[in-house]
Amino acid sequence: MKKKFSDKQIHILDVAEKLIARKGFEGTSIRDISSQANINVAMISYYFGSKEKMMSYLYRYRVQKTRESFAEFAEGIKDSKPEVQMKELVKHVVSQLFKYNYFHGFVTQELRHTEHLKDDLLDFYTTFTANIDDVVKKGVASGVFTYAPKAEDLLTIILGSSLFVIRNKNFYEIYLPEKEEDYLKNAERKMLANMLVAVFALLGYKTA
Amino acid sequence: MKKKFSDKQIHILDVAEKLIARKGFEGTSIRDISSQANINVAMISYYFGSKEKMMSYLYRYRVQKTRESFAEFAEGIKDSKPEVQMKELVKHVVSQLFKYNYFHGFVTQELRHTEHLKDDLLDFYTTFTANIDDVVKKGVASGVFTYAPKAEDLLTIILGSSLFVIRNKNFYEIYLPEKEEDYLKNAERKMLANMLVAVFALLGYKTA
Amino acid sequence: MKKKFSDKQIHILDVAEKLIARKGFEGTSIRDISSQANINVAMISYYFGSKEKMMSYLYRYRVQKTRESFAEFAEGIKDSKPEVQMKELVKHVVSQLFKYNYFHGFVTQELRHTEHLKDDLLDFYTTFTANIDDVVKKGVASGVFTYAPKAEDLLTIILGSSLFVIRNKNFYEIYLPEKEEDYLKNAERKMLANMLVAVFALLGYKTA
Amino acid sequence: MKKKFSDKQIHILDVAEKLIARKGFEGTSIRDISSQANINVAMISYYFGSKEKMMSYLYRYRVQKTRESFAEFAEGIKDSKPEVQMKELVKHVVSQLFKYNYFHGFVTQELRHTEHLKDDLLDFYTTFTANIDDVVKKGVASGVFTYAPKAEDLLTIILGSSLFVIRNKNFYEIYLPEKEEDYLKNAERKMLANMLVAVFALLGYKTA
DNA sequence: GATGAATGAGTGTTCATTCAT
DNA sequence: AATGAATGAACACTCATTCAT
Repeated sequence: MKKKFSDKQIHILDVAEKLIARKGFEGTSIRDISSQANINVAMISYYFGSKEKMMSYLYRYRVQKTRESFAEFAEGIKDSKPEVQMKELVKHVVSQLFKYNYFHGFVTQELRHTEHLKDDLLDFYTTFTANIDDVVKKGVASGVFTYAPKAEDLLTIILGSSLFVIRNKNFYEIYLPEKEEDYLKNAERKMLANMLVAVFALLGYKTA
Repeated sequence: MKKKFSDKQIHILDVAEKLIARKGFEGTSIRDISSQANINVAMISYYFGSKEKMMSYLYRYRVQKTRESFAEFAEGIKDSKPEVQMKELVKHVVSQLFKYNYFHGFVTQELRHTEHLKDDLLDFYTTFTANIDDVVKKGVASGVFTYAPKAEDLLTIILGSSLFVIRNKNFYEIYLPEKEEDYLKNAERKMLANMLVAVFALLGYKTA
Repeated sequence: MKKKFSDKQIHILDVAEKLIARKGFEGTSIRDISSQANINVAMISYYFGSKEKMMSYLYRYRVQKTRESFAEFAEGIKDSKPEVQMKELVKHVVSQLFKYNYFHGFVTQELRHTEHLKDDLLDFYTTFTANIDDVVKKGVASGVFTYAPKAEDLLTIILGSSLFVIRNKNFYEIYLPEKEEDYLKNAERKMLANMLVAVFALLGYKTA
Repeated sequence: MKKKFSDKQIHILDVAEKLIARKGFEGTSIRDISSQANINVAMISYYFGSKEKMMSYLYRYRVQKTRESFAEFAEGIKDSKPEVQMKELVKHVVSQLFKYNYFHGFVTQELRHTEHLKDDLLDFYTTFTANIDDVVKKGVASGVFTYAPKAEDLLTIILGSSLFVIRNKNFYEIYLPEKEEDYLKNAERKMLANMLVAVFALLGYKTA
């Protein structure tokens, strides 16, 4: 959290993130990263200690960014009505997932490289579910929501479904209107609609 | 479909499947596999031609098994009422996912090793969604379901959420009643409940 | 010399000879040989003991054949005049070299596989040079040859030049009239002419 | 021509050259080379990219050296009489062949590793034959030579015979005066005499 | 602070050979 | 007599990392 990265380090992390998300951690060599980032092979060990440690920093870096982004978002909707808040929340989460799909693609893998990062990530998840819970409770209290599903269940559906769609192009593109265009863009649209319907159905949202 | 495997080959595939699901394809060496399976390193190349080809056979083998299992299941419930069919279907899918989690864990990874297997898998998905569609339509026709969500949207939620839960132990176990016990068993129970509620909410199932 | 080979063994040797001459001893695997010869991989070890021993047998087999062929040839010209004998001899040697180029291609490599074959080969060479010597002496005695070059020097030139041409297509084809046709055929013609001129020049042959 | 090698690289090439000439390309493992050269196995790939590419560099390196050596030699005799030039030329070529016999031993093998080197080598051969042609023509013009054999035929005899002698110790040593001593040294002496006689016989040199 | 050279460990694969049948 | 299954050793090569500068 406190660790500040230099521009070069951030550049390396950016490059590494994309490559790792595409080819996997083991499938990405530090030579791939260093040549793509136009730096010396030794730099990664030099800057981060090792490839594994670089992975840790990468997690931390992106988790931190995600938290900041979410905090800012939460601030922006704090005065809205619960149903609006929920809608925006779903939209925000889905759009972030699709935007940083390469990152989230490997966050969900077993966190074996990241003993101490786990806390950071779980901390974030906790903040996240707490926030959802608040919105749900407010909605139920105000009568716009009928049911109060658990935040972790809602989150599981949103995150799981989005990641599934991101990763399973072969399957999901069959059901998209125009296959030739950018897959992720089309997929996100259909995905978001699905999620909104599902979440509001689970909340028993009274439209009228 | 035609290819028959010997017991030894199946043993190797089983071992490989578990390791690959845990550590990834690149992260799993053929020496890992061969020592775990108590066979000679050369056997993998000998039996399957190469590590990559072994991966192909692994896919085929498991997809075939999954298809057979599903066909049998579908036959067993063909005379039930739509709401029962749907409930059983969700239960079947979730239980299969958790049972063969190590397999499904890597099915969703980019299918780069499997040019011609893609067809097999998509073929299966198509059968699958067609089956769901039938149940939904019958339910709507008979009046027990209010809405007719797309089969692929339902499937996305079920598969995505389940895989997410399987993969994100660190996150999901926080919300489980007894953490120390077998994670997957507990997770599956909570997960299934969540899915049933979500699916039936989306269908607008009339309880009374 | 005494060892008799079965038809199958001879078939294997024939196949092996061609492959080894083309790709080298180390470059030719027993799998190459066995698949080309439509036999089981184990057959080579089974029949010959090992790949190396097969090589020995191969040498012996071809040397023996070559000796037989030469003996027959020598018999056929024994009543001719020295200059005719010499001409025929050069023609015979060159044609044999080009015919069995794949064999002679590796005979000239270091004979490390063939401890006891060496004797066979040297024995043959001795017979060979003795034969040449006879012709030379007869020619000098009868006055058609002026000089009496050593048989081993003549032989060195004939064998060395022929093998060089066989092996150095890239170089020699530059000087051939029609490059597109069968290289060896063209090369042999030019080669033979060169050898005849050279040998008779060394002998100081009096044309008139 | 442009590529400069470090001392270590040259050391590796020297070691590789000797081993390859003795045991063939396939028969020489990079472990052989690296242990002989007291370097790490990985160095060969590191320095040259691969074993095959090392082979290419080896060719280039030696061909370049040979060309330079020949250019220097040609300069040194440019003012001599044709018969002296020819004699020196034969001596130069034979001595070079015997000196770098391990190299020339594999140059004459099929150039399958060296697509673009072929040009270098052929270029050299062309220069070479052109030079021989000049000497022959001058000699014929000045009347010391009677015939004008083709340069490639002379070259074939010189190169072929020398390489044959280098490679066929078992055969040629029979005819050497003192067998126990250094074979190549003795062989070269006899060889050179043979070549000089042969070449001048072909040229119809008038001793006067 | 930064890097090119170098390394040992590890990769997937192919090899000639053995052995039970 | 013949062979399919299996194996240990060796193969070329890539890896992340270290170290002298």
